[in-house]
Amino acid sequence: MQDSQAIPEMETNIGSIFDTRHRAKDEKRLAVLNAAAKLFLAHGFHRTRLDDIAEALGVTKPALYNYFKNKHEILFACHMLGHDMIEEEMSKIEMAKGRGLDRLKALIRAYAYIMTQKFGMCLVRLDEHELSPKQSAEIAHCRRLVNDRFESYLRLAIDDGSALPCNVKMTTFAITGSLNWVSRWYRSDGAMSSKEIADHFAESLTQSLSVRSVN
Amino acid sequence: MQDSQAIPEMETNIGSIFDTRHRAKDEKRLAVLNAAAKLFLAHGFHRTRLDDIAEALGVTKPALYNYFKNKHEILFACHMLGHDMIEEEMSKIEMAKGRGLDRLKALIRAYAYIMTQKFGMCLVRLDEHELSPKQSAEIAHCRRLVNDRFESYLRLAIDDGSALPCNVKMTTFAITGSLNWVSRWYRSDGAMSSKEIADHFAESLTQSLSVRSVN
Amino acid sequence: MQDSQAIPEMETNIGSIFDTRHRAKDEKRLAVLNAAAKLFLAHGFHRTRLDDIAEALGVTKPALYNYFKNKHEILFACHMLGHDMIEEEMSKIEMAKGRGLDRLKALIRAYAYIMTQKFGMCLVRLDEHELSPKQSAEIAHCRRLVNDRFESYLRLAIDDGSALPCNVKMTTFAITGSLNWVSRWYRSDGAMSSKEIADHFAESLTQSLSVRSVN
Amino acid sequence: MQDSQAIPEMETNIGSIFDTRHRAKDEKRLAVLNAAAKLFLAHGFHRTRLDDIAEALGVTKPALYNYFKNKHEILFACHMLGHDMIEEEMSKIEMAKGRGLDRLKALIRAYAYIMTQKFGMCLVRLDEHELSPKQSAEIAHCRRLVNDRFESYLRLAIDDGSALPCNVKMTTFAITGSLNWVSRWYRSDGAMSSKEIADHFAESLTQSLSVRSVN
DNA sequence: TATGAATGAGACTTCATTCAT
DNA sequence: GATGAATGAAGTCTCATTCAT
Repeated sequence: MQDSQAIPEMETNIGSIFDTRHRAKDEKRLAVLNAAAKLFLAHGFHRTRLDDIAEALGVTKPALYNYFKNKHEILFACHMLGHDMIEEEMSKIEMAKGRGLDRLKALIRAYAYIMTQKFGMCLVRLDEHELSPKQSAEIAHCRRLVNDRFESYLRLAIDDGSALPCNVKMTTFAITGSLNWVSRWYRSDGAMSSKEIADHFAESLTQSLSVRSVN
Repeated sequence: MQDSQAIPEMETNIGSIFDTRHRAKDEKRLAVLNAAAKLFLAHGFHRTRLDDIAEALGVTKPALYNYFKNKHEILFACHMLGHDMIEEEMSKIEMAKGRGLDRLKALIRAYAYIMTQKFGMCLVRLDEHELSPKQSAEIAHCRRLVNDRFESYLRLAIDDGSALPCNVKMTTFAITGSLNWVSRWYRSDGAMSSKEIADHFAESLTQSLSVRSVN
Repeated sequence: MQDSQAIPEMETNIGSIFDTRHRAKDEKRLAVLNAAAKLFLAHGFHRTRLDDIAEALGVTKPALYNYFKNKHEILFACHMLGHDMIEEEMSKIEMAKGRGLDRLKALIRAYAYIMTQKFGMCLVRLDEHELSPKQSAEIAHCRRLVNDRFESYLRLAIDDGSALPCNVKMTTFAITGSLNWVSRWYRSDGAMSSKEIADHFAESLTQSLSVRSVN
Repeated sequence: MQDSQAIPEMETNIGSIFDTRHRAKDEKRLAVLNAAAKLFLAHGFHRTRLDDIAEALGVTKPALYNYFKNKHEILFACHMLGHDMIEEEMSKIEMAKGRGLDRLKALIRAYAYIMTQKFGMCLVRLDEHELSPKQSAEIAHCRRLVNDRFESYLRLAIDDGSALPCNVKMTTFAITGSLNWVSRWYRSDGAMSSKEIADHFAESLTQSLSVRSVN
């Protein structure tokens, strides 16, 4: 997760991407998404006009159509970028072997971190109703995969004894709820950094799974 | 919480409310909100036209303007109804004395339950960007009050020894995250009823606060 | 003209007219027109809603329909009331015999005065395009009658030597222009009273007709 | 005034302005105003829909928003164009020195002429209540400037002996009333041309100022 | 590839008018 | 005669999208 900045932060030079005529199309696509995600998160999907996105990029509206079929595709791409981040982390964790609880902990850490990143936030905070049925279904599918991964690690942890038995579905919901909610309260200028938050949740949420009641 | 149906479910007879010309204005306002909330949750604020709401009520669009100044006021009222539910429960809990952890448990139970109810869901699932700055501020204020209540009960629990010390802010975020997330995955036809979910979270989320690590 | 208040000023008790159930219908009609004219002049025909008129009368909107078929009828009635005032004065003047110039002077005085009165102002200041073709035609007919009267008195004055020859049509336009314009600049709290203005114009506008160039 | 057609009459080719996609934006703005003014004068501001204006230009409604923020701005621009015409003439006259009465005469001539032109008519005939408070204030300011100019020339004329003493304010009102009224009765197919009307009023209205009573 | 201009479609809102009481 | 409630009919404005250059 430490290198989870697979998707680079382009804030500093979003505007300049379009300056040079000859740039990889993908690079420009990404610049659009960065600008769009930021605006979507700040003002919502509907209150963000294509003009706003274009302006943020120093381009005019129709130029965007060279990179995306329509506004909804941009929204979808934001979602997918968020999921790509998650999936990348998930496959890393999947490859690193270990006890169930350790893997769950790693997943929590990675996921929490992503929830502090623009595209991760998009997954939770943007209005899903704007996606087409097909897109919606794809996103739902992704979500389910992630949820399943949480569940399977938790089950694994219970099986290998690294966690105490519990209602897996509900516990997973509790954990993912806590994590998704990060995207709602995290502030980059807050008391804790992304990494600290991630570490904190990795610890605290797994600890409660491996403990015994006092009283 | 057992009687938290302060706001009655009118699904069964929404349509009929507007049948009779003379009827308590408040009753009709509520019928509008019930219809609106349901549609907002199902299709999002923007994809719900006033015509849709009117149609659901067996009325024409302009009739809605007898009850609300504009579409955004409807959205705001939905939010406020959700908050009213929370506040009502909070004041009940505040009056019933008890250990910190018990009060926190009661709050969790009540809040989780509300998250399975239409207007409670509105608080989490509807696009807040559609509110006016003033409305937005009011909602934010309400949210903060609730958050503060969670924190204060947790602090109380730690102080009176019913809970182990912890990072109060983060733990509160974890708890409220789990609870708010309920509004996203709850299905009325799911395996667990609202009440069961509420009870489950009341137990599991407080248990982890009063326990000692095994290993 | 001193008794030209044929149409009484009801400002002081407009609201009270509707208090008593049993009042002559005409009296109430007039109260509506008084309120309407005042509002029309203040905010224009379109920006005045029937609700505004009703409110000014302490009644509700549908009540107005007992007195007028629709909003345009109210406007038309305001116009007609203005014309009634003019016609009443015109017939008085017609009966009082005298030199052409004297009769013209009397007409100017009367007309100028009416232009400082609510219903007189309506003739000049309200948007005529809101009238139906039929109503419009009737108003135009009235206007023409008035214009003709001005012209005929002027012609008479030239014929009987009380005025010097001139382009009758243009001179009439000049005079009626000056007079109609009064309705645009007159302020009841201005330096000159209605009567003073009327007297002044009666003198000054006729004087210029009976004079000889100096140089 | 002889070249007061600073604002060209585009009637003949209004429709064609929008034929070619690329054309000076100002030119199109003006075409919009020409079409709008004509319709406003013919049917009133309210009865003229944006669709009507667009149709007159061979464009669709939203296209108009490329040139004006909203319908009221169009109205305001019509007013301003009228005032621009007046101001241009006023500054020409101001520069040409001469006796007070001569300057007044020139002003009358110019103003009367403008009152026969579309945008001049707008100043008198369109419903001023549709302007925003700010716009209204600006127009009022302009009007006052013009009125002041009339007054100052008249005062000058009295001072330099080219006119006889009189009540300046009232006389100015009389003159401007006569002139403004032109916009109400002038017909382009009438007996007198714009120029003839202007010349006539320039003579007749000033003559009466410099004469002595016969009787 | 990028743009200025134009458009189609739609949504909110307003309000005169009517209806049932 | 008066009212509360509802409606039909518009009209303005917005904006994603397309076209022509």
